[in-house]
Amino acid sequence: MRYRREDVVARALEVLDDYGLADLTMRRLGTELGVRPSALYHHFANKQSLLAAVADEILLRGRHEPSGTWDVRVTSICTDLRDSLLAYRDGAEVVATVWAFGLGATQPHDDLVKALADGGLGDLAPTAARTLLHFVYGHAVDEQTHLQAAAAGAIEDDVRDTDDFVTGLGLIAAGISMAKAVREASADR
Amino acid sequence: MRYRREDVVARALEVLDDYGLADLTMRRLGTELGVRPSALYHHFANKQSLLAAVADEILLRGRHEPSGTWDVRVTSICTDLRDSLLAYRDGAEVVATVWAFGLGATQPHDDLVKALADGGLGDLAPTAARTLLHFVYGHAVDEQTHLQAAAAGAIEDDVRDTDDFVTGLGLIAAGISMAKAVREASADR
DNA sequence: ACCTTAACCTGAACACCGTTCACCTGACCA
DNA sequence: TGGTCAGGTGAACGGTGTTCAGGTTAAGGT
Repeated sequence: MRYRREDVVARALEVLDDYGLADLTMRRLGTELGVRPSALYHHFANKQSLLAAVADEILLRGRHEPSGTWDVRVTSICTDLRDSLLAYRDGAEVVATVWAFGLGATQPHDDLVKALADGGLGDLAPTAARTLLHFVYGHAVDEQTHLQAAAAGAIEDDVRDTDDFVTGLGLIAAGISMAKAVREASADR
Repeated sequence: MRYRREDVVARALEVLDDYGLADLTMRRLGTELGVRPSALYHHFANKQSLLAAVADEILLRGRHEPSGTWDVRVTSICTDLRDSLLAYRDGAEVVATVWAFGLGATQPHDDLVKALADGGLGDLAPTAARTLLHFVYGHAVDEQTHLQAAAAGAIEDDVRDTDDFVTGLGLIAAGISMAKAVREASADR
């Protein structure tokens, strides 16, 4: 059996979802494909590149084209992103890491900056976009970690409100619209 | 030479600051102490426990007792935390990871929840605290990653505003005071 | 002063990990 | 028919965290 790059990515995503990031090793993935680990280096320069491709695939599969007014777009980009991250085991950690290292996963950031710029946030848009991203990534990693810890029986079920994410997101969104108001008030001095 | 737990932590912190998290291995730390790696397992059950102790030490060294009105307390907890994280190489990643896995580094969270509760945020305090933490950790990890990438010559200097952190923090703080206002308005219905 | 106890450490191994490199194989195309 | 090249092999290299039976040393009570 011979594989193409995308076949390897798809298989890696399955291994990730079934066994978790710690078990997504080059050897394990090779075995899963019936291939020696060294064969994978024909498709990817190193493991980081593989993970970057996996992260992009996760985002691609859950992507919805943003639409609507800028503020509902910002909200839906964030909630869709969260859904994408939680759709696969350790998805949040993979995407957050790839993004942090600047190896990919730029789509959500680009979408957010665009929506915020359309909203008239001006040069505040990049900062606001990163603030939102840090929240979404942090919250999703947190939730996924606790979810797995609970599944492993390490800790008792978390009684945290299920709409904790929405509440936190609302907090930041409120701050953003306030900043927008201040910006516009100082514009017509 | 024989060591106590705290000696090992102190040495680990030096290795971390000098060579980075990737080079903070049990073997490396053992060599630095003139001891076999297996000796370290007399002081710590595993590497994660070691890192948890290191994280707590980082926070302890940079800690300022919070004081003042609740809102300036919230701000100073966050900026002090950021300073602590950036005071050691890879400090942000270490502390954020330890916190995410629930192995320690709970001090900032506890301080924030207390300050927010004093501010009358009620049952919104835990959510607000985590939102702030996600931002601080995310921002610090981000900054530290780019800092090292720039130092290694991988990318050009980042022209991002130095007060990007303050701006982002202000965004969330504004959202929190707005939520507080809404809460109090609905209280006297 | 002796002896026990517990803390600390050694040495060697185990089972993994990512990565490299010279070489082989089979399909496709000129 | 022969060349090219994407894809894969096999073996190795240097590293990782961790375990464990046993040795050593400092401290403290009798």
